[in-house]
Amino acid sequence: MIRAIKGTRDLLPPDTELWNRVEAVARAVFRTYNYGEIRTPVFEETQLFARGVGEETDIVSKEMYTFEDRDGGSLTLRPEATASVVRAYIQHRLWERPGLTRLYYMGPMFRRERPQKGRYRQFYQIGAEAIGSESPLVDAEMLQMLADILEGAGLKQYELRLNSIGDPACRPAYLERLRAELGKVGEQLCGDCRRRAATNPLRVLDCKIPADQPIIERLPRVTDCLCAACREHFETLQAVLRQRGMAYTVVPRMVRGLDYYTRTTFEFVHHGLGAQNAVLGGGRYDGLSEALGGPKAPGIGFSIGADRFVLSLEESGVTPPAVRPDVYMVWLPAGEAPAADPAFRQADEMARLLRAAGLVVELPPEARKIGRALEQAGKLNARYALIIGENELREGRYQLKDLEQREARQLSRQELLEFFENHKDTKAQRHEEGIP
RNA sequence: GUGAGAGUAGCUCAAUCGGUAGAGCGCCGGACUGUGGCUCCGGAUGUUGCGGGUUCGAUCCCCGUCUCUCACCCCA
Repeated sequence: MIRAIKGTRDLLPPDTELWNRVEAVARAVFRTYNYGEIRTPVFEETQLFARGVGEETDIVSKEMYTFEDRDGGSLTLRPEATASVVRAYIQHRLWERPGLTRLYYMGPMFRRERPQKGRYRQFYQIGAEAIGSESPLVDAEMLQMLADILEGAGLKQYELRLNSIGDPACRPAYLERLRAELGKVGEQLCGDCRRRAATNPLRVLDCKIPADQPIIERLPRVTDCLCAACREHFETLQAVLRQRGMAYTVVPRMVRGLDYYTRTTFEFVHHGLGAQNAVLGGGRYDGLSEALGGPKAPGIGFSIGADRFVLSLEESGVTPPAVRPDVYMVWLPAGEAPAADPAFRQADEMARLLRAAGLVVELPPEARKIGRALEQAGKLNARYALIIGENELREGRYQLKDLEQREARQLSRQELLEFFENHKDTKAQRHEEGIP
């Protein structure tokens, strides 16, 4: 049997209902903040990610799906979307359009990691980028937008973690200091940390080994080593959040894995996700455009791990309403071939009219005895059954059976359409439940 | 890439101290010649993940491999 390859999966109904809801909520919120959708290719020149994400990151050095094209070029399935969005920003000279560039995207990303809870090789991200301003007010607005999305989808109990990791003016000095301090305590740390101290000292801060914690606590904090400009930027952001009454925790030890981040970084975590507890992550990338050969274009963005978001919602008990047919068509054949059978022809015609009126109609492709047919209708949780058989054809009125009230009425075609016009409860219900 | 646990019907699981598998749900049909989620009866579906070894004989023991799950690493 051919199976979906490792780390990929099929999303099936009814689960996809929740996915659709999440995406619908996100789109609706993006619209209110005046973000427009961008769709970029799922594969790009390998160089884009090498230069954008960073040659030394784990993503680029060991997790990309890279392959040679027939003409010899090196292509890569996108491991994230920010590099592509900034590439498009440069390619199409989007800075020449009026106002701040605000773009959102959603779609699959690819990283070859060992799968685990909330982590897949093909996973989905819903993200946005605001490019063209370094104002902390943009950062603050983006965090507000995120809260709107999480809450709009029904997520409770999340936590916003915030940090500032400085810029090219102050981070090198901080790293220097950190290295020096790590040199002094080197022998007391775990093996992983000693390795990190040399390769990527920031990662030491992220260590989870209990024995290392007291040592790490005494290391210098990024937030204490920011230059004046970065410090002011971070303080302004926090002032707006406080003014707004938005809860957050400054976590100076929070480190992000992409090289392009500067200043503000953040993540929203949800407990119940296991080890991968970040539902989303993001931050500022003031130097990315220039690193990709574009103009100076400070920006900030985030990415929601849709798979994890859906998981968190499930953990929070959020379940979308089950999709159910409004009308199940029961047709009782007179024994002729379906195309010629008058019952089928009437059922087919009625189904068309009811669908045109916006109803969900199930027309079974095989005729069954009435008992079986109603049993099916019941199992599918249909609201009504419309019965068309010999008697109905003779009298020109169909039997509409309310499967919840267990009552039936005989209605002509016209009366049926009027009935559903006046009883929009099933349709109305769907609209209230937030599916646009 | 490393470690641990698990793979038996579409789903959830049982079983054999080694003697080639069952239940519930679901699916299909009948009882029921036009009135439902019930009941009863019947039916289909498994090379017991795959490959090898031990054995008269392996779903069970051993080795390998694949996949899944969780964790490390890393990240969304």
